Amino acid sequence: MDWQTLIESQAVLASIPPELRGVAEYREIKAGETLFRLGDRLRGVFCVVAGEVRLVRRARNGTEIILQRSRGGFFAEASLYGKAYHCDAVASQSGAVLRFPAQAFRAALGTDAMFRDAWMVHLAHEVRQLRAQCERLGLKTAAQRIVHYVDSEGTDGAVRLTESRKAWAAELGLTHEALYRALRRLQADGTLEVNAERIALGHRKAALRP
Amino acid sequence: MDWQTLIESQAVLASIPPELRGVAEYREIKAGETLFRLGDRLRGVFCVVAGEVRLVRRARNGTEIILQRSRGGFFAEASLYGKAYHCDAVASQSGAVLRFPAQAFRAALGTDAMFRDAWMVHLAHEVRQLRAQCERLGLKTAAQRIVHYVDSEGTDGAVRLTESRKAWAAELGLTHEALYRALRRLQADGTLEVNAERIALGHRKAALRP
DNA sequence: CGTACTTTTGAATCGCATCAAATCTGGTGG
DNA sequence: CCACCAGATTTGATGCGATTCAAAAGTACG
Repeated sequence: MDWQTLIESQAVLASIPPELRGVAEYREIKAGETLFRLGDRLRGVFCVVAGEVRLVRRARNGTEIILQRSRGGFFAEASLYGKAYHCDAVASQSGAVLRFPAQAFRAALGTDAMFRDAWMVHLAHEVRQLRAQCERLGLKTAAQRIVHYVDSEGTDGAVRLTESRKAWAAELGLTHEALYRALRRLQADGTLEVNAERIALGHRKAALRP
Repeated sequence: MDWQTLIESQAVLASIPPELRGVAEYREIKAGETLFRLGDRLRGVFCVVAGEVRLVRRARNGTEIILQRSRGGFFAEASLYGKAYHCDAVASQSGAVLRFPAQAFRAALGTDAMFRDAWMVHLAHEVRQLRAQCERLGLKTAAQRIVHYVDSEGTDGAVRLTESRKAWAAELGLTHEALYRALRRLQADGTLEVNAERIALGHRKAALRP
């Protein structure tokens, strides 16, 4: 399938002006593949067209923290200005990405008002989401973080998990064991309803920290 | 002192075009004063001219997490597009802020290329900083978070704290007791050199998690 | 069908939160 | 100038919750 056609189907990409599309590099990625590493020289802004890409950083002891999870849309936005990437980008599902050279991207931002607006909305959304994650990671207990996640990432008190629980645990700053146990407890006391990938708030909104 | 003159002295503000300055509202703030609260309808983008403002969110149990600390420069950037503020803004030191109505701000972004560039650089920096904080909060021990802070916020392996240790603890997602104790231990084993508000990495870079 | 990974449970340990309290600090008003 | 107060700093004791290590069962995929 022609990737130019593929792009048309993605809402986020509708705003990209033709002259920028012309210089984009299309690339298919397999699960587990690394797009760039911390310290690599910048090669532009990326955009997920299919699959999922994660920005991660690893501590020396091996535990990794997921900074961003992209399923469709831009990532590595900060790279427009810096000199080197400040985290790793790894495909967690097979798919495809587009790479836009920084110079052309900046030029397009200067020329196309629609594109610029879409870009700024995207950045604002990114900031907002990161703030929510900081707030969540500031919570002390697993139960609090889980409920906060459902509250802020979900709609109508429920989320559909698009990732494994192990990955979710990393996103919540927990070990997977702690997540499993907390989920079980929350389900037992009626705070949460857990059905496979669907997690919903129960009626009994337990006082998590009286 | 005329605030228009005051602005000139701030690097961040040099890029603001005259027509936007004209509609800015200058406001002095006392320490402890609240600028806006979570849920308030948006009243534009703010900029710290003097003093310090913090964006915080409070959990039901009272513990608060500091989402952003602004000492000179914009904050509440995400507010350009949303409908309501998603956190509280509290002055932690007396000072002054400027408020820019969202409409005029967006107009200026569309007109002035220099201003636009500066704004995007600012947003990119914000994203980068938030990612660093997420990564830090993902670390499990107090020692790791402290060292990470000095590494990523400091220059040349040292930071000058501009806030109380209690506030620093909140930023690190710790209780102040845990911070004090961890600092003491790190100083004892030579990992850190602590002198009042100056915190530097020592020569002995202890393996924090072997 | 085998292999790699996730999911799940168990037991022991460690670090942080919590509660308590004493000291120190800067700032206010008498 | 000093007494006083609110807040920050510091230390101690205790308990809880998450990490860690270990291992079994389930599951997806070539």
